[in-house]
Amino acid sequence: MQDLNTPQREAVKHLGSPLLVLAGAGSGKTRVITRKIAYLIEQCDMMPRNIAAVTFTNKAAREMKSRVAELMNQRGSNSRGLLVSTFHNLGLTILRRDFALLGYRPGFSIFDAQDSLAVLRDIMGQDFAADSDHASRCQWQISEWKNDLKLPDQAASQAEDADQVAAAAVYVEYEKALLAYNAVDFDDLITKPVMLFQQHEKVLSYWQNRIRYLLVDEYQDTNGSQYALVTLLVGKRGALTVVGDDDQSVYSWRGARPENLLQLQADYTDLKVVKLEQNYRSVSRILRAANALISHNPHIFEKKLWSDMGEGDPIRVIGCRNEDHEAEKVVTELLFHKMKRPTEYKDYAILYRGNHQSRPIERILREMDVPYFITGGQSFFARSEIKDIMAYLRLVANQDDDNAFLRVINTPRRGIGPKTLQILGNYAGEREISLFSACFEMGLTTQLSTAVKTKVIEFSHWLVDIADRVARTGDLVDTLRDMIEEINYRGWLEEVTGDPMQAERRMENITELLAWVERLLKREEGDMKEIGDIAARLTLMDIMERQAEENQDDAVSLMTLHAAKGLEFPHVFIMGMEEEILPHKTSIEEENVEEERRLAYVGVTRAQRSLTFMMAKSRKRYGEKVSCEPSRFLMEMPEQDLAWETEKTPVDPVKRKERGNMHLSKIREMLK
DNA sequence: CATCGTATAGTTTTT
DNA sequence: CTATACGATG
Repeated sequence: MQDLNTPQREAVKHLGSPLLVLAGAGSGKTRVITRKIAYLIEQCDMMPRNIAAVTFTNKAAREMKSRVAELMNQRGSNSRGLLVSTFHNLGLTILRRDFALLGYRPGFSIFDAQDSLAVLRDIMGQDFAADSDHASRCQWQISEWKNDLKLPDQAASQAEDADQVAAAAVYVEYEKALLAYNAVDFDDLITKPVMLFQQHEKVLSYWQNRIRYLLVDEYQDTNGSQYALVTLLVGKRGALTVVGDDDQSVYSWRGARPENLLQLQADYTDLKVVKLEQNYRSVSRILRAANALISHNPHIFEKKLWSDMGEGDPIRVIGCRNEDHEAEKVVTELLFHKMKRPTEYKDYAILYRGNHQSRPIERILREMDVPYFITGGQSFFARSEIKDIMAYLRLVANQDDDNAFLRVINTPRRGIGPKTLQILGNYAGEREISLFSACFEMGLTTQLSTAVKTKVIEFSHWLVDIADRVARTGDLVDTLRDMIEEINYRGWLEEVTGDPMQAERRMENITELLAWVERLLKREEGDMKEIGDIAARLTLMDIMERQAEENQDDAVSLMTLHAAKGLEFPHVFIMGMEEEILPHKTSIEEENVEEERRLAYVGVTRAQRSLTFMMAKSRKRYGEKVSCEPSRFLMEMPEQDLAWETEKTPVDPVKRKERGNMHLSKIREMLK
């Protein structure tokens, strides 16, 4: 306890009632959560298995788990059985125990956004104008309804316009389809457990008994259904600590409700509020700028960050001609800075509002041989080879998973094309059976040639055999390996990519996937043996991110401001500090500049020692040049803390180019 | 079935 | 401008 400050200690020790910890950026919120867990176990004699800590990201969960384990190990106690997971993983755990009560069958699949969009397109194909945008709007709408715990009939009766009426009709069909496929989507991982709790007293009391203390991280990001899950789990006991910062709420467009912080006060009249205002991350100047910036937003809970980490250098504002110049400049500034100081690449982050802004920066970084790593690209599970093998895994676990079936059936090529699938689909549709089941009955149809029938039937029997082998040998990984061999997946990859090297890389990803299957099988929770559980857990994991992190030991970080939340870097550059970019155009139009301000605040508070804003005078927007104005946020920070470095006189473009190149080659030389 | 060409639409996206 | 998705064509 000695290394905690007074409010931190208060937060750790408070137990009598629900606790809200308003933790400013860099104020040690993770430390409070980990200490509190240790405190509960060591001082209050709670069993680790009766404590749950919930986060939003896998990364946060991983970090928390390891920090608790480390802390406890130091003192010779241990945290075995402690439940640290994401909301979605917790939902899956709850669902896995009692899925049957909701009508699901063993081995149910989890549909990712792509899967569910495919289902929606399928549904809408017949009754609605098949415009692809419409399907994703509908997906978004349904997701919003689920976040609000609205069932299809409620959505229909409360629909506000024609679009919503139409979407509600799709919602009905969508839910039917998911049940038929024995699948849940990501949102269901929260909403279905809530329904379980509401409908089945016994399930609720089981979990209330199991989880006797609940801690929630990044509380400002909870949405309606997550809030319901939390309050149901906590019940009347009120054994709850939530940690959050309303100033860092940047996901309202995704259903996050910062008002949940307030709601808590209404729901628990004995709510205790502790503010953490001492910042251990940034120098004073950066905090002063951050405080000034965020003070332009209205506040329910006032807080003011301070630190004793020194004053720090002025915050620079560097004006550039356009986005290419901006990219060039940020890289040269970074390299100059690195030469002047004993820093490493990993001490730097370049942050931006939209993913597309990374492009020119990446170009320059590659040109200059600067190691960088970029988050927010395609994830491991978005990779086609992983999706393929996952689809096989899902289909083995859940034969009703038509999405998996469709992905797998002609990958690699088995000569079963759209025509055959349509006939198969019609057959299955009429009888309300899965595509996979329909395969077995194909012998009866006259619509298909014997050759095609044979292929379809062969495939289905082969897959049944795979499932049998898994059951018989009990060795999932081995069987999968054989299966991948049997379908000559490597050959298929070589054929598709036309590049043996790339095929090899992709095969390595599959090897990695299998290694993860193995690891999951070995985990001590003995109930993880079922293939469906493995597939479900894998769907929620983020292997690639982890790999990227592990592989890059020294690299500049590139990411969106959203992705930067929760991280810190000694030196931060924020790109595109312009009207219509940092307060984003659509946000200005929708009069939601406050969230943009929080986003800027998140960016500013990532910086420990130095902060540099970049901006461009003009920018290509959809091929058209438009001129840009400095962001209003720059004016909202103390003038004396900002050092503007803008080019007053326009430079001749040819000269500028020459000089730019000179810059680059000079630096390149110096680096050698 | 694959490839090419044209149309279209373009914030953020923890799971 | 450029990524993507879908449709026509070979």
